[in-house]
Amino acid sequence: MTHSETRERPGKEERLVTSARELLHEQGVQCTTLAEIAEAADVPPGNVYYYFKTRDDLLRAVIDSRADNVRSLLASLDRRATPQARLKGLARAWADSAEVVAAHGCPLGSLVSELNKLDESLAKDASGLLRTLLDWAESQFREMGRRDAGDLAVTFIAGVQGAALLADTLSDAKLMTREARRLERWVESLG
Amino acid sequence: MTHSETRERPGKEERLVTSARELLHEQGVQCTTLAEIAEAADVPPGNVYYYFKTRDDLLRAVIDSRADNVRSLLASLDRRATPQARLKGLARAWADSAEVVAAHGCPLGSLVSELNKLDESLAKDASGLLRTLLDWAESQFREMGRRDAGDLAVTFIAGVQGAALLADTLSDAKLMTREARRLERWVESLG
DNA sequence: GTCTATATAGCGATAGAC
DNA sequence: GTCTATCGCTATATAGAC
Repeated sequence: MTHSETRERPGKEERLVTSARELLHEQGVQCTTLAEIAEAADVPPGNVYYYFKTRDDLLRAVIDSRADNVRSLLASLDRRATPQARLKGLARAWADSAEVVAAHGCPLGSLVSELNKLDESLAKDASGLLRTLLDWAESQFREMGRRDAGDLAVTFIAGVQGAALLADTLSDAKLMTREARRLERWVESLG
Repeated sequence: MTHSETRERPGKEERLVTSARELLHEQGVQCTTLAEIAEAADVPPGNVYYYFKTRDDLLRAVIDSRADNVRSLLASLDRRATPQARLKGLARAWADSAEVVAAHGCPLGSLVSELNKLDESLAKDASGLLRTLLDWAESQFREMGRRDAGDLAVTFIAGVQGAALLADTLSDAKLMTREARRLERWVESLG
């Protein structure tokens, strides 16, 4: 970090990651060029390589940034009193972002899905995003005294991700909110 | 069709669509080049354009081919006696292809997901694949006397698609079979 | 009708000027 | 440390030979 960054707008590296995050979500990984990312970040095109050695390095930085978001979301949910309340809060997070999900897909699911085909190494990194969610959900179900906590976590996250795919495909935000609400009721019914 | 196609292997156009189907599923839409498709179909590279005016035209042919598969699968399930048996048969179809799904994703879901980002026009065409499944499932739930047939159809197809994404991401075929079996029991419990 | 050679364009990446 | 000019590659698509 240089001396001036504390008072001005974020540094170029941070701006590149932020722009890349948004564009990858809106346009997909393969459709987004370094030139577009650089322009959105207001950084000269060829200059990207000063901050990231390769395009994949920038993609990895985006994955890390998403991972930070997931961790901080889960950390905020951990403050809730009961595992049911925590799980319902997670479902609510998707309901709250239904419009974005219907427009561009789940930021996590669509990224992972695309990388699964694109690059084995990046896919492995990105799989951690879903794994973190699954592990956290499993912990909550276990705290509820469920022996089948792992299966319940899969059902929960799969329900959210499948609904996100359908909402995106049909451009139907309400589909996402309805399914998220149903999952909240389902969690309640297990209590 | 020429005079010789009846006795020999499928014509070049058909071979191109078949090869494209497989490669698009295994490698994704964007990672698969026309040259690869042509080579797999044993057709000279530049010659693809004699059969398909553009790359998108070939992609559309693949979508149509997938749509035919979906329709014939649903037609075969329609022969079963009860809507429960039909829905369970649909879930079983994914359980039976769990290995392929864990290796390359759901052939329908991953295609639709990728096209959602890639091209609006193709995405619209491909969305029909999921729409057909949803409409058919809704009919079955309605025949079971459920007022919320549309919501149940969403839950059902979302569950399958979400599980396919997780199975692909974690390379875990058993995850797909477990979740498909759970959906079968769920359908049974609604009867 | 069938196929080859090539045009065109856009991307990631690099070398080196400032 | 910052940026520009450009290289090399690959993909779609076309023009035209056979």
